[in-house]
Amino acid sequence: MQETSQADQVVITAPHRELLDQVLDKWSLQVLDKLCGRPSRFNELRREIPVVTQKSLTATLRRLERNGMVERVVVATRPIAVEYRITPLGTTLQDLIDALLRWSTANMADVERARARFDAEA
Amino acid sequence: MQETSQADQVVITAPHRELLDQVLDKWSLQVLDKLCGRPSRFNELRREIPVVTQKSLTATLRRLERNGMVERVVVATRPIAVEYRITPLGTTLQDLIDALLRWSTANMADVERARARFDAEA
DNA sequence: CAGGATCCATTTTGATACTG
DNA sequence: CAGTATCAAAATGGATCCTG
Repeated sequence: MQETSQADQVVITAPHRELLDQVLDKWSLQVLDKLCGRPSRFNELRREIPVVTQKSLTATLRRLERNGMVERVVVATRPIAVEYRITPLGTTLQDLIDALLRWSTANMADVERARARFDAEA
Repeated sequence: MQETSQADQVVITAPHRELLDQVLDKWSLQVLDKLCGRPSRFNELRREIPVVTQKSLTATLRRLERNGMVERVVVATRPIAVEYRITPLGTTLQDLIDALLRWSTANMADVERARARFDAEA
């Protein structure tokens, strides 16, 4: 086992920055988090993620689909049903998202103290 | 050793989403990545991060400072010198950022294939 | 149900100029 | 050097209406 916590000259180039931006933004994080649990329908996601508009949710799902993170499955019923599910590529992100949430949970108190201190100065 | 890859009912609440948004956005990721390596001056960061405007860099540094991720050290020379350095709280993010970069590096090829496929349909 | 199209308000960003 | 101030431009977000 080698140490992997040091950045072995990993650099944030434009393509990496762009990908992370498209996958870690406000809505994508929440959509991926939901879909890692189980597949969901469009309006189901809309109800569970407060409070995303249909426009933003559509845009987010399209971008995640384009990047290969989610799959759009159309069921030809009447009316139409569309299921969104995480892809194998998308699941590679799951541990990272969990790690981000754990980090946020573990450090939220410190962050709030820092904010209070900062706001008290001014 | 317990498994930690499953989300033990960790949920993205508004405060967590807000914090992650403020710390993982386009410019913050790059600033933190630089500062994890070594402290830097304002214009140094500006030169190394292509291509951030002075306005966006100022806003990013202020926000990171407010959240306790970076420290702003003013050296009273003439002209003034300001050094930004990562805080202990900020370093807790380092492994996560490294992990994000490694994920991006490892999966970029698959992502590009997915994009090509998506764009080819239309 | 799952969106597409449109219009408008609010944010965010960019470019420039200026300052202690 | 390390910013602040200002104005214009561009991206984003919300609200509403419409459709297969």
